[in-house]
Amino acid sequence: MSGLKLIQFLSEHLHIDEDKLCPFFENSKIKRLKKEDYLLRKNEACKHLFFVEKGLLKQYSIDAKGKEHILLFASEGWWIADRESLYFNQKSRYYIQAIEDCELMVFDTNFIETLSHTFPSFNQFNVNALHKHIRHLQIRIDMLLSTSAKERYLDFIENYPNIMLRVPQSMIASYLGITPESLSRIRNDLAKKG
Amino acid sequence: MSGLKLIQFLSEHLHIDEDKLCPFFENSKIKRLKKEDYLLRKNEACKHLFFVEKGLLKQYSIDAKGKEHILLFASEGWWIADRESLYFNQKSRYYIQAIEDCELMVFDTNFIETLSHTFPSFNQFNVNALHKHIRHLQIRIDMLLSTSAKERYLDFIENYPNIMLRVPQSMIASYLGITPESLSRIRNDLAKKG
DNA sequence: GTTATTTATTAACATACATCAATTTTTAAG
DNA sequence: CTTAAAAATTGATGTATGTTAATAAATAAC
Repeated sequence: MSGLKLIQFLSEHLHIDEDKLCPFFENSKIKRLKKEDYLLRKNEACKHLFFVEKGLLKQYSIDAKGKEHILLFASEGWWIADRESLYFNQKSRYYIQAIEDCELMVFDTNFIETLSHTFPSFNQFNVNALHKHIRHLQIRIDMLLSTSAKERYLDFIENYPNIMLRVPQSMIASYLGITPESLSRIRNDLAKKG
Repeated sequence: MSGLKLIQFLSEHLHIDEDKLCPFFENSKIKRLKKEDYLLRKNEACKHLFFVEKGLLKQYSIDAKGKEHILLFASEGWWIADRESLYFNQKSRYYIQAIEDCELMVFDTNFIETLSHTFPSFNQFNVNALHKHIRHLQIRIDMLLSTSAKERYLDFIENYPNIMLRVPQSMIASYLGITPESLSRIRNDLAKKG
């Protein structure tokens, strides 16, 4: 066995033996990042699709006042790229940066097509993953429109308990769309009132 | 020619003659909705994918206080469905309702696969559409995290001038995540200060 | 272990937006 | 055209969250 999470992940989801998948990844490149290294910066072109084998990254924008807004955390088992840049040949609006030391599998744009050729179920799997991503983004928009910061925080704890433990509170505040000070008050509040 | 926007739309994007596409849609059903009719209600299962030939719809949630939050407007040339419900067999979290009288083309879940079989480029087209949707949702999240209501309103005017003219102000407020009163004040403000 | 640096907390105050209620304007119905 | 209903505006007031700044706690560096 290869020891790659990606192969395990694909094997599981596509119901294909790891042995049959391995040859496809023999020449795949692994990119290693140190904590705080950038995978992508604003205005750069995103040339690859990455699979997170190890570590944790954040995708974020920086607004006119220099404030950081986290759109996404990506940990083991997640795909990450700026798809806008990757598939529409545009400069990225976002930064992608390592929060921990990372190991990423690196793929070209055509990777999905190539793999779909050999394993037709991979195409459907990929489409499915896109639908899941859309669902996730929709729910997030709905929460931003309809709930208070406190509710969003409670939701975050419930859905991403592992990320909670791995990132500083200020980043969670950024993800929730509030300041670190506000999050601190919310936590204080919850600690008192239960 | 069929007169269907969908065929024109696909012909254009897939570079396939309308004549070759027509046979595929001869038996397609058209669903007509009157203004304020529901296409889908919360907790129902979404069984179809719809293409908007005519009219305008909104996809929205209702929060604990009974307040409506619009996630999406869909007008001519847009696809609409609750994909969470359609592809993951779950009850919908959202309502989809006609804002104007509508004509919708109705498709089963397998429509995309079927069409991809005959026109392989359709699969790539569909994947591309999903990427565009993801881009759109990401940008909206970024705006909700990083900009004021006034900025979001100005952005909306710029990007959806036609929808501006077709829906009451209160729905735009809902889409922007603010109350109608706040939007009214923002407009008043902009009228004064330029 | 001590010091320096980063991160989180707390307080005082400011602001954007919400709420409630009254009024005006617009649209629809008879 | 007149009246009724819906939508938009405006004012007074409330609240959640932001800002600035100081302090405390946690983490990293030496």
